[in-house]
Amino acid sequence: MPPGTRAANRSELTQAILASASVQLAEIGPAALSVRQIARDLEMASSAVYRYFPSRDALLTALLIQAFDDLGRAVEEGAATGADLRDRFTGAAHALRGWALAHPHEYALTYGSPVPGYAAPTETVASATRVAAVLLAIVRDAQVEGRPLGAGTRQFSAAERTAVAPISDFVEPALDDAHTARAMVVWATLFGHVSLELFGHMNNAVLDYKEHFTTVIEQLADDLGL
Amino acid sequence: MPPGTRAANRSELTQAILASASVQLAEIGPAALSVRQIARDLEMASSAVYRYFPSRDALLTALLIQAFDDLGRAVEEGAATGADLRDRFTGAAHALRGWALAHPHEYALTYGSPVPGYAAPTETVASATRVAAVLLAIVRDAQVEGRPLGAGTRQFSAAERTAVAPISDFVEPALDDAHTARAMVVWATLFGHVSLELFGHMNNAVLDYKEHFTTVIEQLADDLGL
DNA sequence: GTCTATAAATCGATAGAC
DNA sequence: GTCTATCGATTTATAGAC
Repeated sequence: MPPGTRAANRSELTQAILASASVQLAEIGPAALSVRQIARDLEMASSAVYRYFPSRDALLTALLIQAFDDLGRAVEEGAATGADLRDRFTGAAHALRGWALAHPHEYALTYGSPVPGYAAPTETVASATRVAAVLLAIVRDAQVEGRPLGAGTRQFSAAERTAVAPISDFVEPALDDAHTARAMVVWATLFGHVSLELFGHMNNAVLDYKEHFTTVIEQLADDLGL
Repeated sequence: MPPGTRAANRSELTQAILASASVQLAEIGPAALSVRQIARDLEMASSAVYRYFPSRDALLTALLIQAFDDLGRAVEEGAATGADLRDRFTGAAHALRGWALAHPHEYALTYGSPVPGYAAPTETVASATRVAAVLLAIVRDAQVEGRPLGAGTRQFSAAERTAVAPISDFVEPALDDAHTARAMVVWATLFGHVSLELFGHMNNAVLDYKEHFTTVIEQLADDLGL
């Protein structure tokens, strides 16, 4: 390819770089993501890539935001298919697990170990919050409907109430103690289950992951009173 | 140091290599673990390290087993400090979180994203199982004591009963459906919470992690009827 | 069992021509 | 905005002397 031929469409090439980076992410992981390898894939000079992403970290950030948004969209859509609160919850939960299984490396990038030497910048926060927003909205709606929780809940200490105030206040009207506590357990359980499954810690312990996940989220829905 | 001086104690040098590897693990992560860097730290030739560990992967396996055993021992000790079942549970849970906070990179190695290109061999299984064994023994004892669960539980489908049979049957006497279901939720919640906290997903959402973790595990203990 | 030397690669980032 | 060329490093693993 003669020099200068490529310039046709900047955003097209930006997407091609990201696509190649995604492939690498799957093959060698985020820590080994290589600008030069991307350049080889796309048959361009490594220095040219730097015109699109000023550094390797900027590329990682773009991948991270893309993954968070893709997951957020999937979970939002999963919740939207539900006719009632319970279906919204189970729809969101299955969408979370389904996306993670379909995109294991993107899941590892977002919810797995931090990449050594890389700190996610604040531009990622908006995308990272989308899943929690879906779950909290469902719990908020359950509270507004006045459904009784299906499991006992603790009285919060003043310290605990302060500690999780940002969660309670994330939605309007704010969550009461009991719903906040259940929401936090649900949050941790869902990601805990998906991580344990995806990272191989349920091998030989659970024989049918989908069946088991379904049971777990039905039970969480019961606990939430959905 | 003149050649050949070092041979004094093989197991001592093996330990020194592992210690240096641990430092690297913390600084650059498991994916970038470098045999040569270890050799530089210990002021020995890189080729000499291969007399102790035949490959980089063997070194990773040793680190992984060490981490699982260290965590397993910590959780076993945390459980042992408890006078009753509830204290055994909260002791184990706090020990899990405490160890993870004290050894974030070892936690990432064991429960974070898989290391690209590395598959843990079966020799790691025995060490990896210790934490689950502690938790399941507590739930088994609760069942044996006949304590009522503090939250409603689902009837298992036949498929679900089969899916989690290895868990139910891990202890003697085997767990019934309700205790198995609660044990699985507890397992996922504990690791989910620790991972979300340690990997930074609770930033700006939870302001006091220890207070919140305490609330969560007290609630899990309630649900278990402890 | 430690050493030197080596093979055959890899990398991020930049300078400067066009 | 793409290129070539370069800097100054890095790596796993092996061969063979001692």
